[in-house]
Amino acid sequence: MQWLGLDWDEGPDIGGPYGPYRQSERFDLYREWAHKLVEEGFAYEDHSTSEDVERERELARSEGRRPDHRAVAERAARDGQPSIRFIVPPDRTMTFHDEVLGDISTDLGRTPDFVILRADGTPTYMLAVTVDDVAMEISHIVRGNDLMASTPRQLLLREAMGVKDVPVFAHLPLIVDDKGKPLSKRWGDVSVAAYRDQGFLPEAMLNYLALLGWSLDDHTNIFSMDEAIAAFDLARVNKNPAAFDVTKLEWINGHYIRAKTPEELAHDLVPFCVAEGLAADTDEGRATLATVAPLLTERMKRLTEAPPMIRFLFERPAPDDKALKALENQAEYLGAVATALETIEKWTTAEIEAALRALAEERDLKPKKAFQPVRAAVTGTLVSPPLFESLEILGRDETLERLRSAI
RNA sequence: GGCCCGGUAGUCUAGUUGGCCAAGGACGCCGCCCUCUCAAGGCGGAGAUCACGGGUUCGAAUCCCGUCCGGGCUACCA
Repeated sequence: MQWLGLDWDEGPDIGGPYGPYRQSERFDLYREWAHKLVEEGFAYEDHSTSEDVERERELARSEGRRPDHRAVAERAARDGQPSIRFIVPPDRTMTFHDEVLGDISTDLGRTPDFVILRADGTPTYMLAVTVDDVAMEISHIVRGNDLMASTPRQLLLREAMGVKDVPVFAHLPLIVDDKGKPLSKRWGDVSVAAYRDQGFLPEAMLNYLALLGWSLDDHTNIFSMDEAIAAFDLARVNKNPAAFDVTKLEWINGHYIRAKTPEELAHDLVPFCVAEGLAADTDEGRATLATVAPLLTERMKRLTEAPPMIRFLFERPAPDDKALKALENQAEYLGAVATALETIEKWTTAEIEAALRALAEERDLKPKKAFQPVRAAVTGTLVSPPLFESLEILGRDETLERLRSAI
């Protein structure tokens, strides 16, 4: 979250007026509430074993009724620590308003009594979250749609706790994979850090994520966090799940990469180059990065694409297969190229280009025919940043040496 | 099984009060242009019976009913 530039006003790390913020430090509070609810008749102690509960559930399903956990509890043996189960009144319909889904009604006649405190004294999600929401005076509950079905039970708990006011609820659509299965932090490849390591920019990530389930208007794709905040409205959030599409994320990422200054890009690239073994974290390396950055900016969708493109600036490349092929029978020509470059007055892109084009003209070579062998000799590949600029950055001596060693 | 929610092109979406939608934008895809490669950029194109079937209406993606499909909940998971 910090990488994304998202921050929070209260929390275990920075404190705040409603602490403690770690559930394990609030266990006493949960236990107090659970016992209070028992005393007031909203819940009961349950000594049933999990087998008892399981059996009742099966039976209830086969009979088409809701499980009667209370009846089972009354028959259960009395030894051991009990769990505490909350009583769900069967003859009610719970209705609440959701900012994104609208009005939702649930017939509680189908909702079984549920455990709020486990036999080991720890609270279930249902109790903990409700106690916390009340104690911390939470005004807006915005969460994933997967938690929507738990809302009526939480509302019931609030009532039993004697809380009159109801927070604003908003259930956001889930993000799903390309097969439509919900992404989950429990099964997933999905931690933001993974995207950072894959070469995505935080601003691109934020922009893309905002587009999942929401849109600024009918045509804007690129916007800053500030613009999103200014325009955001829960009522315009979509109800249906959205598939995570890395390809579109890449397009957005490319956009933000292009928007960077060479200095910024060079800075961002350092760790990725170092990870690939390039000596980028030195004064010389950083200077090299700063000079190539302008050539890279419009050729990248992810920062991880940079190292392979600029490796030739840091070390002598071993030509790949295609480069090797392009170098066949080019010895004489490459020699002429070297000679032409040798006599250039100033080693600049413009002069390098002029010299190479003149040579191509003289030999009646199409540009592609003329330049690809040079590219292969110098960069070891057929795909690289623009050639003349690359040669300028590489320097005359190194360029000439590579040309000659390719002969 | 029961309860709840959802369903516009491969994908993200516009569409909230029915007519301006024989459905708009974007990613991706295809083609052309530019061009030293790859990109970026420009231009153009294909791609949606608005899940399906009924109904209401002069008129429905938008309202109603049913069906199908997907997901969530139905846990002493969260």
